Amino acid sequence: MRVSREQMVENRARILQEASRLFREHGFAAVTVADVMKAAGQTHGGFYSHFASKDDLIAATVTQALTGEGTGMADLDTWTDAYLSPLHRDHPEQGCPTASLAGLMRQQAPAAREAMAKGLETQIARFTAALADGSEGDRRNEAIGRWAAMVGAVVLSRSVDDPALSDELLTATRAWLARDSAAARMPA
Amino acid sequence: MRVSREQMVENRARILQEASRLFREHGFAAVTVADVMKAAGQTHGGFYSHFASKDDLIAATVTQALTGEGTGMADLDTWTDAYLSPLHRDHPEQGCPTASLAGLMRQQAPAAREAMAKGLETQIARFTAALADGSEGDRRNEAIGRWAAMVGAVVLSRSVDDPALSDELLTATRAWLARDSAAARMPA
DNA sequence: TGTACATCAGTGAACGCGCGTTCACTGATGTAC
DNA sequence: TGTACATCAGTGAACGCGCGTTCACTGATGTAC
Repeated sequence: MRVSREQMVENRARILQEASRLFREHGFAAVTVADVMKAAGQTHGGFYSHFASKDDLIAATVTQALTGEGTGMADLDTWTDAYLSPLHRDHPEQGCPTASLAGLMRQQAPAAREAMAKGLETQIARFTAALADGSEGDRRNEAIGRWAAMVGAVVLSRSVDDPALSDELLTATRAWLARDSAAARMPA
Repeated sequence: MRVSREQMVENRARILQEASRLFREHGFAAVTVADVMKAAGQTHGGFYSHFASKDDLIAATVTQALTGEGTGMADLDTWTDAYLSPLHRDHPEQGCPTASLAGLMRQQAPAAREAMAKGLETQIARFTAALADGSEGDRRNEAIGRWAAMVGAVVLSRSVDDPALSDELLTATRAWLARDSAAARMPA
């Protein structure tokens, strides 16, 4: 039966929220429209009152997940350590959408890939702003390089079952990034 | 009809080769058993003479693609530049399997994930050996950190449609890695 | 404010399609004599 | 070396299942008077 306008807005938000969680955990292909709707407390038929298609939902989810409220990288080193932690690796459903979804974007529709580009641009800008020293260009390069290393390390650490190797990928990347920061902070 | 033993070995190799190419290009989910067999010049029913299931094929493909002949990283800087080139980004089907498949491994069966772990271990060992300076531990950390950055940069550059941003992800990571090498080569 | 009606968000059964897998069959290969 | 038979890699139709999407229906919401 029909629901109030406020209820509908709430329902749509709930669908997006559950989709974001499920997609980050299982990827786009393994999550069905019915899975998302069930998690959002509805039946699958109602999905098409909110989105034109599953692809449309994917694009909307990527937009929301990557362009939403800031991650708050108050202290860069603390944030880096948290990002490269086993806790983050083990909980993709609550973690950085870039780490869980970037590797899946190649086979997605254009709208979702555009949303990914916008989200990445936002993240790079934030990261660049959080860096202290160097010219604008150098800081942006460093932001991109560090971001690539962090995303890559989490992706790789999640791609293997071997716990020792998985842990090492995180700690080694953390150590390597820290050494690099220390060197960068030394006067030339 | 039955074929000779040599022919069968050849056919199996062909299936693996085409699967490797198709999986790197489109991912595991988007490639069907029929697609692979067609590319290998056979009909889909014969697939099960060679592999127990699609999952079995995926595991075999990952093993072969990541543990096969060395990539030959004669000169580290040259290899890094080639890895982070638009040519590599634009041809995943001929490129590094880690860059195209790592992001898809989370949802794969244990056998495939084990193959991924072995492949990664091999690559890290090779990379570590190619590094010149520092203690064994430092070199291994650096190999992992650099490898994570390279894989991450290629994954991110392939995840967006925006050509300028995609190019920048590669060049910035290249520049950042080069700056770091230069600094590392300076006497302490 | 109250009443009559139109709207449309949500329900749940059904549809159509594509996929992984199975199976009866074929005929060249491999083997036993 | 030659012959008779068993094997089994490959063929192509078929099966079963799950998925995205559609649709007739329901009944509370929103609106016109």
